[in-house]
Amino acid sequence: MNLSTEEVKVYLLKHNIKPSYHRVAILKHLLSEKNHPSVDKIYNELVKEMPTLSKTTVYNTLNLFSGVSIVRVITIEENETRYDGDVSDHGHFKCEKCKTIYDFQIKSVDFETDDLSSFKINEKSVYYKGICPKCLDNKK
Amino acid sequence: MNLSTEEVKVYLLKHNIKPSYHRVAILKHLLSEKNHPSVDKIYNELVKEMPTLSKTTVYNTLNLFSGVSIVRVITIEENETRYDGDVSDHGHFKCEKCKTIYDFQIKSVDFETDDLSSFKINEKSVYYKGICPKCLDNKK
DNA sequence: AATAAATTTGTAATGAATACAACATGATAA
DNA sequence: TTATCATGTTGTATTCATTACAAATTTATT
Repeated sequence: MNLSTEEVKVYLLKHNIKPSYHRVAILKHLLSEKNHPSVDKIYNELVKEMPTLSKTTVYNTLNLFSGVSIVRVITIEENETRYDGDVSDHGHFKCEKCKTIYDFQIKSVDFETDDLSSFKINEKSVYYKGICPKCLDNKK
Repeated sequence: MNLSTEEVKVYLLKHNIKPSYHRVAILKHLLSEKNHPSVDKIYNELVKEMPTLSKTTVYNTLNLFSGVSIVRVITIEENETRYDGDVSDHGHFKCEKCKTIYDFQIKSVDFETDDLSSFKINEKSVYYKGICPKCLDNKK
């Protein structure tokens, strides 16, 4: 998804977040980026254009965003958190070889039996791990 | 599941792991424990009975076990890894209030559409977050 | 018993994430 | 405009889970 700066601002305001320069830049980046970046990756990309950017700001901003569910926190990687600007229902597949995280569509969102009938469900995550086709080919 | 020491030994040998005293103790603990403990929790429980136990040993052993899939790694908690001796297919629900992790049955294991038809899938995880019934009651 | 191999231990190092105080920016009122 | 206050940003220090690694211990083998 590629929104204009103006659209991103409106989107943030809709969630009661002041659209500061940095916040707009970080959200725009996440919406255009498909590779589920880590804080480090986001920082290293954006610091090129915004030399004064601090890594703490990236952390603060992502926590702010995930708090109002406009970004998705992915904990499929055991050592560092990844982020996804696509908050629609979908699963994540992590290749254990090349570490790439792929999106995949899921048939239905209602996995659970009635074990959770009296639970309030706020968030659902589906994580797969294995080997992606590229790495399967390279093995041969 | 509550296996005898002898049964646990056989179970480990079946996976080509030498059943040392510590390994048997850690696996027995995980099989009897239903609360998806962290390394810290396992260590603090077992060090009571085995004063010479080192936390590094717990880490080493759990990595060994997860490598041969006799324990399940749960990364639903963002700061620390949890472990589950129950490797059957089931989902995990984490209460955002009391941090308890509940098990729940899932209807079917085949969530994915054919997006992943050429992927080799080794592991599937389903994580839910929300509020558990106990904490919902306490709010009132 | 002697030697080799595997296991365990404890400390040091790594690195992601947070705490926090100083600083900068933006909004509001006189 | 200028002063005042609130909000956002920065950078450094700290925390803490996890790993690296070498020494010490235990177990297996000749």
